[in-house]
Amino acid sequence: MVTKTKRTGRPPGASDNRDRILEAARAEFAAKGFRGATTRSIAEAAGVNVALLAHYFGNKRQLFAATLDLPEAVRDEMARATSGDLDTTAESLTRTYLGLWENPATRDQLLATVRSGLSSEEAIEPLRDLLAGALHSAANLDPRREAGLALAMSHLLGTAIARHLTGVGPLGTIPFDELVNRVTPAVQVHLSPR
Amino acid sequence: MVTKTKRTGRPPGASDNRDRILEAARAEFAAKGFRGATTRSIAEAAGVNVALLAHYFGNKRQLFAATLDLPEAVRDEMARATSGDLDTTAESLTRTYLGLWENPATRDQLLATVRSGLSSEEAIEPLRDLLAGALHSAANLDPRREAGLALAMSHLLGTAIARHLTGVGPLGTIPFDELVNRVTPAVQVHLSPR
DNA sequence: TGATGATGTCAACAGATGATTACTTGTGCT
DNA sequence: AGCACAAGTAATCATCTGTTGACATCATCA
Repeated sequence: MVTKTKRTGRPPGASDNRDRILEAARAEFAAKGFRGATTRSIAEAAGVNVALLAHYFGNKRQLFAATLDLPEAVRDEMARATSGDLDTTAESLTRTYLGLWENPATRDQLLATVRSGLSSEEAIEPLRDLLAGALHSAANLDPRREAGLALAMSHLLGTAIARHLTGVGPLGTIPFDELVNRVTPAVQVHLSPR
Repeated sequence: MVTKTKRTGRPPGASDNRDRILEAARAEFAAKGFRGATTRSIAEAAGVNVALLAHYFGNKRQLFAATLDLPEAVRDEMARATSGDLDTTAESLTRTYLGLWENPATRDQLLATVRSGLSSEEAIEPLRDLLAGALHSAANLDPRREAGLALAMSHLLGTAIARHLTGVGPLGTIPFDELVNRVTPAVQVHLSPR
C-alpha cells in the first residue's frame, strides 16, 4: 500500500497556493467580515497551512488589503459612470454600481468591504472610498451638486445591502433590470439640479 | 492612612450597576459591533466586574439582545409613520426614520444593530427587522407597492449609514432639515404608485 | 433573629487567535 | 556542483475571550 506520507519542505512542481489563499480569503471576509474570518478558517478553506498566509502576505490585515484590490478595469468603469453629464447619467450610474454587486467576480470584494467597514471603525476606509470614490472621480463637480451625488451613492449602497445582505421583502429576488428601472428615477432626483 | 481596601461580597446601599452595564454595552456594541465589543471592555466601561455581566444577563448574546430592546414608544412611532396613505407619507416616514438616528437615546441601538447585523450572518435578524418592520406594520399593503416601500427603507438605511457611519462628503454635516428635504422627494418616488 | 436570596469579587479554565521561529525541501542561476 | 532564495510544515507563544464555580457580604422578610 502506497501511503501518501505527509512530507515537509517545498513540494515539487508549480503551485497556485497564493491565488487559492486570495480567493478563500475573499470568500471568508465576504461571509464573515474582517473579525469573523480567522486566519485558520481561511487557510482551511484554501487547503493550506496557516503559516503560509504570513509567508505570502505578511499578516492578516495585509491579506485583507490584498483581497480588496479591485481590478483597474472596475475602477475605470465606476469613474466613467460618474464622469458624464450628471443630469443624464442616472441609469448609467445605477446600472454600473448595482451591476458590480451582481457580478460574482466583484461581489465578494464589495461584501467584504461593507461587512468589515461597518462592523467597526478600524476597517472603514475602503468603505468610505467605495462611496466617496464617485465623488472624487467627478472632480469638476459643482459643490452644490456634491450632496446630491453623495445621496445617490447612499441610495445605491442601501439598495445593495437590502438585496445582497439582508434580503428584505422582494428586493432579494426581483430581476436585475426591474431593480434598475425602479431605482433609477430616485437616483435621478438626486442628480438633477435643484 | 485610611486605605480603601477592596472588599469582596455585596456592598451596602443600592446599586445601579445593572443599568450602567446596559448603557456601557450599548455604547460598546454601537462603536465596535457584536464581535468587536468584548465582555471585558464592556465591564471596564461600566466600572464593574466582568462576572457581573453573566450574573445579570446570562451571557454576551443575551446582553446584546437586551441592549437592542427599543422602547415601545419607538416601535409605535415607526408603525404610525408607515400606516397612513403611502402616497402622502414620504416626508413623515423620512423624518421619523432619520430622526431616530439623530436622537442620542436611540442612535446607539441603531448603530449596534447595523454594525453587528452586517458584520456576519449570525446577528442579522435585528437588522432585517429594522428594515422589514415597516413592511409588516403596513399590513394591508398592495403587493405591488411592497417593493416600493422596501426600496424607500433601503434608501433611508443607506442615507443613515452615509451620515452616521462613514461620513461621506457633506452628508455627515448638513442640517437635519435639509437632509430630510433632500431625501423626501426620492422616497416619494418609491412610495408613489407606478 | 435567622434564613434565604440578591449582589458582587476572585481565580481560573478551555478554547480561539494572530504571529513567530526553526527547519525541510525544491528551483533557478552561475 | 554549489549557492541563494522560494515554498512549505510543524510546533509553539502570548494574548484574548467567554464562561464558570466557589465564596463573601448585604437586604429582606417572617
